[in-house]
Amino acid sequence: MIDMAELRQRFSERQYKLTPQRQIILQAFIDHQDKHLSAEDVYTIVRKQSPEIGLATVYRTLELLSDLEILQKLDFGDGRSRYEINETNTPHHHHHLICLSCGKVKEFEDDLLETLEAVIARKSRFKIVDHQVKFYGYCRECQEESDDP
Amino acid sequence: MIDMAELRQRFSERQYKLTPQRQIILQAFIDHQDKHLSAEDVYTIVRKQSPEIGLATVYRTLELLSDLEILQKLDFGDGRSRYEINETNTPHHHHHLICLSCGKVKEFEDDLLETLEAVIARKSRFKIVDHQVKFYGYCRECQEESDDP
DNA sequence: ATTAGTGCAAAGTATTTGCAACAGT
DNA sequence: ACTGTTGCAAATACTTTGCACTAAT
Repeated sequence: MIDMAELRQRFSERQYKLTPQRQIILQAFIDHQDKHLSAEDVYTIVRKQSPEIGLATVYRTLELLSDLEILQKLDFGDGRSRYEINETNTPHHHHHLICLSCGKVKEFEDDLLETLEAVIARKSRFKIVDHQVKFYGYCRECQEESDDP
Repeated sequence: MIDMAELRQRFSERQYKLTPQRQIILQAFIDHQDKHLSAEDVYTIVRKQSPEIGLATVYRTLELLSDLEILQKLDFGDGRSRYEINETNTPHHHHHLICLSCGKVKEFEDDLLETLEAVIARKSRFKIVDHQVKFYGYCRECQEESDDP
């Protein structure tokens, strides 16, 4: 899914370099596909291999990777930005289900939003290029817990 | 739409007081129904009538009003939280269309999301209580501008 | 040589908190 | 009196920036 050669290509097209630091940061996302990592999360992971890396570098790399649309920036309202690999190639989108009780974030595959995007584009003349959908509620586990007396 | 008597009721139920400061802050939202005000925005507006008010009070009030579900907290990714009056009573939801070029935020009325919520609830056993949907794209004006040579 | 990239420390911005004073019941 | 509320200042949390140094072409 992530092709380093193709990435290096995408970097050099815009005269960016795929430095060791940037590779290691990317690797962190590859090793944690299902997670939504914050800058601090990435910093912690990455320092295991590269203890001299700076937090500013992490922030700058995350911004760069978002600009290159390799990562997608997310916001779950916990005061920090989170990132995940942007699978633009795959046609199915996923939404995030955020549990108000335990804070966990689950993914939900769906492409009903495509329909909605089309409706909006037609009615509002807005040219939509991306969307972000968050559902807030209670996950199964937390529902079961609150059922107990 | 906003009934002060009903509000005072909702406050006192939980032994909160509808203080002058809180009323003035609420009034700011009533006077700017179509806007998405940040804490700083509210602070600026409110100081015209009440110059001695503190920014911390604004923050605390916004949090309280969100807890009481009188306001809804929004996030447009510009680094600050924004708020709008939460029209829970009205059945139609609206989504936000964020222009990537000029940054303006438009509203779009729709309730197709209800369908999606039902699907998710069934498939994932997640009990959904709220959602937030953002569409990113280019507004009509900015599209027209970029058409020009 | 030139230009991009890095680490560190400092600065910036948004938000929260501790606390003494205050207000309403 | 009691308890919630306020304003101020200080603290915190996340992120960005200035700068000298390094690495890669």
